[in-house]
Amino acid sequence: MDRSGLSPLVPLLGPPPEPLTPERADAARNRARLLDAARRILDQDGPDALTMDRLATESGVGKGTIFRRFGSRAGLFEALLDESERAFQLRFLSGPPPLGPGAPAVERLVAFGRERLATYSVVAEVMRAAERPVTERAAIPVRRVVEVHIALLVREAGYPADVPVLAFNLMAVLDAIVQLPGDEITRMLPRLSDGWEELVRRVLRG
Amino acid sequence: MDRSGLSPLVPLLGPPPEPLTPERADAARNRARLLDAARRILDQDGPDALTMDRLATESGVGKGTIFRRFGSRAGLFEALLDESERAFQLRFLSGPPPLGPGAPAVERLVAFGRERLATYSVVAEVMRAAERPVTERAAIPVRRVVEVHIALLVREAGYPADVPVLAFNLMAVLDAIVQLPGDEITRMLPRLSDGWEELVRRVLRG
DNA sequence: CGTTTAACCGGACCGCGGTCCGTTTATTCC
DNA sequence: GGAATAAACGGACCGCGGTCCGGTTAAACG
Repeated sequence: MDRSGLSPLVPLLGPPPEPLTPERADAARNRARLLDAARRILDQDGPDALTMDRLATESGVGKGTIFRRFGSRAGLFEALLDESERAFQLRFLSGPPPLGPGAPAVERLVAFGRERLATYSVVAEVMRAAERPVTERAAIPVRRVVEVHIALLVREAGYPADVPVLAFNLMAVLDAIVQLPGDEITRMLPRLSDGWEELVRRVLRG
Repeated sequence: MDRSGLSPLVPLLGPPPEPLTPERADAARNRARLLDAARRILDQDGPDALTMDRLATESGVGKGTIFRRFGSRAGLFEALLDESERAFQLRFLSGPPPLGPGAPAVERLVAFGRERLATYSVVAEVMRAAERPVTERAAIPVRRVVEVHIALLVREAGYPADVPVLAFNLMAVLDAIVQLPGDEITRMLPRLSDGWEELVRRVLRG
């Protein structure tokens, strides 16, 4: 939850909307400092070492400011993931097929899942750290976008039953990979990707 | 994680094994006190109000003792769920069909999912409170049991591709319901149940 | 019984995420 | 430039889950 005005992940396409009153210079500077310091700690010592107190100390920014900016520890991690998420959204919303428009719905769905699993497997550690209390998950903007996109493809593929429910269930399948321990993720990734394709084709075949 | 010797959920059938050295009388008494007090707080004020300090105070048992017994807050909630979990295991492992043995694999799987969704929807609040860090989830005994059972049925149904992966994915689908906000759960339960059946039949039909 | 021993007990203590509110400062308007 | 104002700031503070260790007590044995 970035309260500064650069709302993350929501706009679906293009750069985020400019805030009505532009961000103050010191605020922008501190945001940059925070993200830099966060990435440095993350690279050096991993997510567990990234405590809010340490981040405050090493970034030279007060603790209260961090929470004003990102709302929570989870919000900070989401901001860290924001850049790559936004790029991914662009690819499946307007990039070349089979991920983007132009390919048959089932093919797009297969490609989407494969890409997403691969992405998740790389950033799983950070995603785990970004985890919010389960109840809040549904409200995370990026998840809404993904769910809507899946639902669209499922409908386009002619699924005759409850489309939103299937989309919800397929999301759950794609999310599950992050709960694997770090070393198993790479090992299982090919099998999970094939399993996804098998699942999608079976569920959506006439 | 109950370290007392009454290991939960593992034995699959029948009562848990007796510990080599039986539990001391005071330990047993305190365990009962703790579970009683926990249930009372839970009923009165909900999971958020069940803090370890309050539980220590109201049960008259020291805080250190609570953690010796249950290992963590999540472990306490698992112990609270243990009784009904054990009953559920009995039903699908040796109860009457279609949940228990005797019915075709697909029918058993459909019944299993419906039952599990219904159960989850009732105890979702407690389950959320029992949530462990995602990485640890795979290690929870009850989850292993469920995964093995699903894998068994999937194989018996003649699924020709990667059976463990499909079992993993189906588990994720059944788990997803707990992330719905409390009021939506009851509303969505019928649709999710039908969605489960649809999914299973499509994936496992010849 | 009395002694021994090992398990049990409990509350002081720790580091964490998150909040609060008095202070500082960038920006705007005369 | 100087005054006014709203935003940004930051560190003291809180309650939480979890740990630690010296004191206590139940059980086993002669």
